[in-house]
Amino acid sequence: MPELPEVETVRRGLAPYVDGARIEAVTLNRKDLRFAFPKDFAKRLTGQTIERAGRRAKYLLFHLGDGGIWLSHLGMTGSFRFEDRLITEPTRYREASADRKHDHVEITLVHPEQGRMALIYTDARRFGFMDLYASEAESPYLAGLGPEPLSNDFNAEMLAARFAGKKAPIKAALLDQRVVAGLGNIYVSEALYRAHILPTRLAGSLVGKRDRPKPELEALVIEVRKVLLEAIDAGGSTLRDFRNADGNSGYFQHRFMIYDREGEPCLTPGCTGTVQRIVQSGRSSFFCPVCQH
DNA sequence: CCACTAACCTGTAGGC
DNA sequence: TGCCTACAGGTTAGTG
Repeated sequence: MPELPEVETVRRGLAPYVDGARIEAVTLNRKDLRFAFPKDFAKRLTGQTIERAGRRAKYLLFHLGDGGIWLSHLGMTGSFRFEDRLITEPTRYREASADRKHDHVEITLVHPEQGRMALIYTDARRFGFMDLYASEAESPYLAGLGPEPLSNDFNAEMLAARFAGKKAPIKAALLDQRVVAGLGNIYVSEALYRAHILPTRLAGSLVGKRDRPKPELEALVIEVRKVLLEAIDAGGSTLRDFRNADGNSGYFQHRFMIYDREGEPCLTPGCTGTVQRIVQSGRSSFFCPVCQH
């Protein structure tokens, strides 16, 4: 479930173990995920130090000792976990258990305080991908991204300028990573619900005279920020020990107010509505037809 | 440039 | 239990 809050939770879980760790060995169990791994991926990572686990939108960015960037996108089902073992015989481990069959990348890390551990990337659907760059500026994936929704660069004025005259539904506009980077299907539904805006509203309808944001667009910005911060907090509280956590690390089951609640009562106090589901640009949208306008 | 669809790939839930 | 369909948190390529 990796939208911005989940990726941030993964980053925070990884950081205590990978920041300052040396990459001792890298094993790829296949040549591609969504895309092929870059040439000499394992060789170029091996021997490097991870200085810091960072994040931009839904991308994990591991800053390397030589100034380079190891980029990882989790797609829909990607996750990292640690195991206290060497990866010298990964095949033997994979065969020992069926749930290892989607372990695609195995990395031995040596951390000055935490010692040696295996960092495993697993991804059933393989919509995730990894790449290596000499610098952030070099990544085409990062080049076109809009502002971070939790930064000051994301605000109602900027959205108004972008949305003026725009015919796309607000749902689609917020999913567009060039507009704002990090929102996904869940948190767009949640933010629109909280701001009482129907997902079918045209983006341009939230803009007033002289490209000024309408009050509901101001509310939307506030609710986007709030729902992301709450989700990050929930992830942080769920996250105990990333290294020793059983199962997948960093994902958490957050309580959603509207997402995936089709047919259930609206949770807005005093509202008598029932949650509806529609499909917009091929993806489910959830909303309350009574308190969203 | 814009908007929409199909595609990528595997797992799971629900109906019969 | 099996078989079938629909659907899943993301992004990109292709079409009109």
